[in-house]
Amino acid sequence: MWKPRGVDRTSVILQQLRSDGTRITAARRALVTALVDADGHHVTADDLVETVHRSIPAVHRSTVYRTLEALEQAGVVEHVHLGHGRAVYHLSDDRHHHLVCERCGAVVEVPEAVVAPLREQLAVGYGFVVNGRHFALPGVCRACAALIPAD
Amino acid sequence: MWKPRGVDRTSVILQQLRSDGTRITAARRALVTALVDADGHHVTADDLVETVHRSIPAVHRSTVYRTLEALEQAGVVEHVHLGHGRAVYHLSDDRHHHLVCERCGAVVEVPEAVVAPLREQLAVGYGFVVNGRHFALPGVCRACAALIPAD
DNA sequence: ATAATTGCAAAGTCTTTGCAGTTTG
DNA sequence: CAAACTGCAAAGACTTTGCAATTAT
Repeated sequence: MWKPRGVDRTSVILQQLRSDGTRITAARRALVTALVDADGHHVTADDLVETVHRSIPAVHRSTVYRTLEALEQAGVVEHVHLGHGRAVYHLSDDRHHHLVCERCGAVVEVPEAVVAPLREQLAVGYGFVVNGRHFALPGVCRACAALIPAD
Repeated sequence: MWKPRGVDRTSVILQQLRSDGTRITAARRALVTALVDADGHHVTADDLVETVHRSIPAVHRSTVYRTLEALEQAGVVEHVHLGHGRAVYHLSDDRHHHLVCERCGAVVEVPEAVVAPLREQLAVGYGFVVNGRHFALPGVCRACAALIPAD
């Protein structure tokens, strides 16, 4: 299976943005690169700011937020809330979900396929189309369950 | 677990708290009542503040937050984040989940049973115990799906 | 009595916004 | 060049915290 290199994917995305009329700036290039490099891992806006700063320290937090919003509107990026306020961002084509441990904060990633049956049942029974890309379920991870057997 | 008949739910909960060593105050009584009255509906901290104020206007927001924290520690209350920051609170024995429409904000409630199979699969396959009580899935509700067929 | 609880005000976190200057296409 | 984008600073939503006064047990 062929896996596109980070640079390739970045330019594909930038290309797509440009064709939408959005302008490509150094900040945006850096942010998209940061998202591509994150590659399926959950990153907060803060993480992204930090990463972007490694190449362009001048980029302001607000620019990151605004660009994320633009990317989201363009359908390139999505975000979920992993409890307690802060959101995590990811490219739209990373199809997996999050199990967030309420005790230690660990994040377990689960492929889409596992969730597909529930998705179908909700669609049929409730007319509700679960976000195809990404969501988070709270719970207790294996390690914590082992440490604290009963609640 | 025993379900109260003649005795109202509020006093049962307050009783339980008192036996935990927590002190019962007017503010706490009002808050528990507000939670009981919400009865399975999603309420934000703000909703609760407002409700509590209807009987005791003097109760401060911070008291509500602190009491909610205490109630959560006592296992009486839990909260979930329905996207974008604000959390919703509910009594721990209300077993249902939320489907939150990303377009109109509607919240569809789904009984635990629907989710049970996924829960089991995640437990077996990932050692992850999904929160037994409450979580939220983002998506698009029936009405919005009808309005905006394709994305 | 005495430790828990409260109100208040202030701070903290995460995110958004108005504006004037800069850059892209 | 015009429209889009940016940094900055300030505000906004939601929640937490330090403290002295109050209150339940």
